[in-house]
Amino acid sequence: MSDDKKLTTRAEDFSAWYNEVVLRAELADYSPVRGCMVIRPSGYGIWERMQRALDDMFKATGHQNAYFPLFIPESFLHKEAEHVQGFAPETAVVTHGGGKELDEPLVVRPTSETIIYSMFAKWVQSYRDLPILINQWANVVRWEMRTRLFLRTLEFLWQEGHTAHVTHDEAEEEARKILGLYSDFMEGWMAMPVITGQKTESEKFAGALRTYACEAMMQDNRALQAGTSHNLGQNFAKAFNLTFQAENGEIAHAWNTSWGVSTRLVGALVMTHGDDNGLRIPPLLAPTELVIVPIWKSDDERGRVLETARRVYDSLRDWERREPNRLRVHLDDRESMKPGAKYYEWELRGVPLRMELGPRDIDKNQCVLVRRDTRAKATASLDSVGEDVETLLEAIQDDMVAAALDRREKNSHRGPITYDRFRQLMDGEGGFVYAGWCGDPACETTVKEDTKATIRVMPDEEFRSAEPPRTCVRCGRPSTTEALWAKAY
RNA sequence: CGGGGCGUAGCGUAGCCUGGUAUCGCGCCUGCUUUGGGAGCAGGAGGUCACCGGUUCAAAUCCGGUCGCCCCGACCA
Repeated sequence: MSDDKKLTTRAEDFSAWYNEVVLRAELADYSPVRGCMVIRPSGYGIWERMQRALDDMFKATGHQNAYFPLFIPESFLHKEAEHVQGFAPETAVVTHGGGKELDEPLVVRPTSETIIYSMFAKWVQSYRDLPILINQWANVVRWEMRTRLFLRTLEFLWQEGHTAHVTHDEAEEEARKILGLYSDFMEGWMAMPVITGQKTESEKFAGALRTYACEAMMQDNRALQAGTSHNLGQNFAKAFNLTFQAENGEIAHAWNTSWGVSTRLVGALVMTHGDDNGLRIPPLLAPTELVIVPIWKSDDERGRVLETARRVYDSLRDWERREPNRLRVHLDDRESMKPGAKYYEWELRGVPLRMELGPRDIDKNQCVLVRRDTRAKATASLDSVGEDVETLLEAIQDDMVAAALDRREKNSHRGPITYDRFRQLMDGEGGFVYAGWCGDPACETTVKEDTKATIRVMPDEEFRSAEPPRTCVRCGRPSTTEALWAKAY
């Protein structure tokens, strides 16, 4: 990079752009351990806001937080056949403790179904003990071959919900409810619209009956799985003797669900909203919503401007209209940097709204407000700037989701499509293709080999095409289901 | 694990082919002048050239090995 002030552009190299934004916006950094990353305060601040929003949603739907151990007896993983097949190859295993070899190796959890359902089995006797609705915020480890900041690291942070129910239908309702909750969060808070639907057999969670997922489109037109919700059926209940006595006296196995989103969402945020100047954080998730940049020339002016800036800062921070969640405002009073340099820095960091305040503004009792998403400038009276800030932040949040939706739809393809055209798309611009599928896993595999595209989901009704596809995009046989095809992360 | 690239100051780099005092930019420190879109000038600090071994009077440079990182594939939140 000849000009190391400028980012590589998305068009030049999307992958390089992504890495640069994450590093230079100080969201994360590489660690001394291969494949592991350090989440820095700017990145963790976003995750904390995500956590808070999601946690409130979980609590509002009756879930409680708990915490289960990091270590899982190796034998637990083997109790559910598909589960061990799916996860065993990518586990980290502890063989020694306190200088001695362990009798039974401990697996560092790649996910916690086994240990959690073993405990549920201990706690449940009667149908009256159900449902159990548990969530935990935790770290998990999966020994991936290839890693990328936030998108795939050996260790990552997530939440995993685990529930147990009396009936299949109740578990199904729970899995679906959470999928909807995730979708609402991603659209409402992250300004990232998603397609929801069911995964095919080949893509479903190891050990699940059915997997539902939220799929988002990144700016390089690839799909990112942003969250999953599984109906586990009775598979784990049977493996861990999670039984209860029903109302009629019979012993039955419980029905489970599990569901999770991870710090991958921070990466999704970058790839959904970032531009060639850096990050753009939707206001609801921004650790700082508004940054005030004072401008002065002489010492005399500096005193005057800073005094006003501090007054504005105090009044906005304590603004009662924003109780109980105070406006997250920062005053950048660093003296060694020119205003322009500060603008670039805050734009890189993605702060949604900037206030410029100089002598000329103060003379007119006004300030300049600049949106990060559009870089549009507007003046506002200092007497009522709170209202303007509030209005703009809401507009930014709304416009960001609208822009993301618009981008996704522009790069989505519906209607009859030949396999040649499909291959051409996947080879070039990419995007989401809604096309028919005969239901044969062989076609799925062939398409993947030919194009690297996979069925992301069999979309839910609201996302399906008005005219259902008639034939399988690969083989031409009658379509049994509409599928969303795309290259994925 | 296969293919490619790369390890030189906090970051980014030149030098390596053809061995001989460590290059430049950003950042950092001090001072002065600056501050409405990435400040200027002057002075200054900062390096076991990834590691180990070999060749040589002499190695960042040549040879052998090791480790690590990034990118592209096969696997995945």
